[in-house]
Amino acid sequence: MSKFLVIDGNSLIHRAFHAIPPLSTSTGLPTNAVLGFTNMLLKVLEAEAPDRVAVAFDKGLPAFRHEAFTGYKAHRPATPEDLRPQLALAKEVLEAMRIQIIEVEGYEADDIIGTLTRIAAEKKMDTLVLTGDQDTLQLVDEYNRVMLTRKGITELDVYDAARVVERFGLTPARLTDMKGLVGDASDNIPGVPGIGFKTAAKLLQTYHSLEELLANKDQLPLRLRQQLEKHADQAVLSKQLATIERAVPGLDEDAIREWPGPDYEALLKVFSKLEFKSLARNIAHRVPRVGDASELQRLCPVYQKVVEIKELSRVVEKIKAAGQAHIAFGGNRASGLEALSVAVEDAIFYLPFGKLEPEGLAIIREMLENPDVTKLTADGKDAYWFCHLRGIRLAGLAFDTTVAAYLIKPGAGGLALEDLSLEYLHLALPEGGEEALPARAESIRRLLPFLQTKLRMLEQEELFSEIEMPLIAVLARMEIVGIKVDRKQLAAMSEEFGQQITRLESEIYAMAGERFNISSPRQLGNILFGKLGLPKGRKTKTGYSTDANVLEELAGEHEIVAKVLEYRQLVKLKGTYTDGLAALIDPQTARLHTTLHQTVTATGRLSSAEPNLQNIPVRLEIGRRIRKVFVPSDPANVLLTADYSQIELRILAHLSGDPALISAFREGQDIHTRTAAEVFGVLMEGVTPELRRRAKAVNFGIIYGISDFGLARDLKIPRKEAAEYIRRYFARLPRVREFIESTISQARNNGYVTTIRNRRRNIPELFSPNQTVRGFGERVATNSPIQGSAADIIKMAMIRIDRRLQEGRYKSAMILQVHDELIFDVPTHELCEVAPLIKQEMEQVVELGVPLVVDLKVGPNWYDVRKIEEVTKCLSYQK
DNA sequence: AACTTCACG
DNA sequence: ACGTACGTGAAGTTT
Repeated sequence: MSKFLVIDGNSLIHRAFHAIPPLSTSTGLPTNAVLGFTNMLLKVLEAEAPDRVAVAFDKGLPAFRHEAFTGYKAHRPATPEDLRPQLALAKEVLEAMRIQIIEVEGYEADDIIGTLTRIAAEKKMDTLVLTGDQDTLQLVDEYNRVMLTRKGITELDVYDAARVVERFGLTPARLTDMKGLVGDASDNIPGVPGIGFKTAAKLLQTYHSLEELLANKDQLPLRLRQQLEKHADQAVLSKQLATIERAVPGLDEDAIREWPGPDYEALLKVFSKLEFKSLARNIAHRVPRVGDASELQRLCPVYQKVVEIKELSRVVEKIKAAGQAHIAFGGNRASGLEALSVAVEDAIFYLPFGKLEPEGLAIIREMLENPDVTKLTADGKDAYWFCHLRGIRLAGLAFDTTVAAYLIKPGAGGLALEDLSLEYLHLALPEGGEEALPARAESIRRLLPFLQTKLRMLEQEELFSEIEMPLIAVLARMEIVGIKVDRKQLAAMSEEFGQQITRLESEIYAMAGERFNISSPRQLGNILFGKLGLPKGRKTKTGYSTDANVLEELAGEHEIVAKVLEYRQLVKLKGTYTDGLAALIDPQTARLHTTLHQTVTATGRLSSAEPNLQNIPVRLEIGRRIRKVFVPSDPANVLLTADYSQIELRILAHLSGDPALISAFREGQDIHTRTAAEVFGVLMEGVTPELRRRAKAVNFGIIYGISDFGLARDLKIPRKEAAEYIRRYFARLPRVREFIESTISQARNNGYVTTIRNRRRNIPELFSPNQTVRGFGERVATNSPIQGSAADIIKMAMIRIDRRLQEGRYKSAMILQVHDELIFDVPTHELCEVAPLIKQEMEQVVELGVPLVVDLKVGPNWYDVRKIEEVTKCLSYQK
């Protein structure tokens, strides 16, 4: 038995547009409606498995309705600007799905649907209509059911005749009579004034149809009768307007064709274009693959599996002769390198380690450690780890697809080789099996020219090969060295926090008069704002906010509030830090080995995960104590920290060329005090701590892309006052304002901003029709060159310091980066050499219009670090 | 998976 | 009239 699915394309895409928050591709093409449309289409196709499918669209003006009544749909707002281009995109998706699109000049989608369902019913075919338009329910009958979208697009209601009766008290066929009486404001259908849903339903239950009702209007109460008499023509016309046409010309059973299923290759291209990454991934395995003979044969017929030592030697010779190889590394961070696949010249080799050990390993090792053999990789940092776990020190990393793709489009994700193959090659990778690794090697080879050309076009070759590529091995070594933690002390702190939490819990329950989950914002809100009647503050999407800002306001209202704040703080410390860190101590090395992500952030910063060691508490004393557990790897060592002083404001001084900022830094003044003096019109000596605090907030605000609203909220002052601070700041530092304005205007012209080393961030938000989104784009344009240039600088310093520590054969190790700070594990006897080395490299790494200043601190753990003043003499530190 | 909260620069 | 400081990652709750 055939099953026919017919979809109202216009209705569905409008629904999707309003249900899905604005989305766009990196080039600014809006895609939210197509995404919602596609998701829903795929969901219904899977759930209903129809064998015939069609999608109807409106085309031209619905002529016969306009002729009948010129006001029809007159009040409809024009299609939003962001939606219009998406109709064509949805049609592209449908074409790739090989689903037929049906449009008839002068008819709306629902008329086409009405006609098709009539034809299908004549063939006794089961039909399902998918739409967001309730009026379509009039088409429901014994063969035809209608699925309506409900709240957004995530849920569907399926209506058969019984369900319609249950919901409206009328059979489907009578719904048009209802509309004739009630009208529809949204379509500008008038109906009969004074008759609403309730009255109409009652009347139609007795008289069945509008015509019958009009014929018997004498039996009605006077007022009703008068209304009907007066508006009878209008009611008949309204019914006519609401009635879906079921005989659109030119449609016949040929329109109800069998669906051949998607053209996955075409679909993948469309999804890549729209940057629908997870949809692309989901269908990827259905597309012809790199590993398939048909695809690989063109460049490289087959890969050769290498199991003999002799053969292996020949392969390695070939690699050395070529001087470079595309290498896919197989393995994981637990057991290390397991296999290699190498694409060299025209050939691809597969080298499984199991068959080649141990002599084979030695041969491969020599090649991998040889820096003159250039390695072209994907995820080179993982490769470094895999090799390390086999005792191999990988060298010669020269091109990495992940890093290259990141520079081209930072912060967007989708950098896995699978994603890049889809995006740039329109090819999917096989998911498992032996051919997976050779396919990866081949994919790297094919991607390389694309990525290289892009880097050249963006003038990022230097950033790539002088900063990001050398950084890979530096980061890998930092991760591998790891950081020692005092496990016992960590456990003791956890225990201490646990006891405090238990105590606070019972105190809070006692004050609340009941037990509840304090960690649930919803339950907490119910207690505070409901039971205890405290004043409600900001709203969130799901209820009233209970964040620290709100609670601090309420602290005077009820003693429970302070307890909750303290509870939150301790739960955070215990959960995320003491217990969270303990769980991630490597049993092999007894250290923490964070992952330093090089290709995550939109600005060029690193990020740290599992564990995140870039957010260890420091601002409040109780949390800061956590730093005591971070200790040197050896009792004979110390921890050394080196942080850039005010690096972002120095970069602002450099980029803007503002004389006040520049002189402040050249003269070594306290920058917040200087800003306070400028903004508040006092002498530096007259700046009180409070004024300095405010000026500091202004300085931060400038870097973040200031707004009076944000500054007012941060300082808890009236917005007017914040606006005045900003006005005075720009009056005294006019070049800063000029810098911000010219940066934003360049960003509008180019669509992107850049850093001092030509790192780039695209800002499609600047072109949004939405003012809020555009404002965000402007702040991003202001902040990214500053934050990103700081990232450039510390990355360059890391490379240089790593090089010097290697060349000098120091035992000292760089173990962490926290955006403007580097942390080292240093043997005490090296301190006097290494500390000045680090300071000098960091301060001299670039020449800006202002000096860079680095502060050094040393100590027996990360908490007890003390400033070294006389670093060159190295006097001040005694253990 | 989304949301809220909170730790850092 | 609305809603906004920039960049991250982790934990816990709720859906």
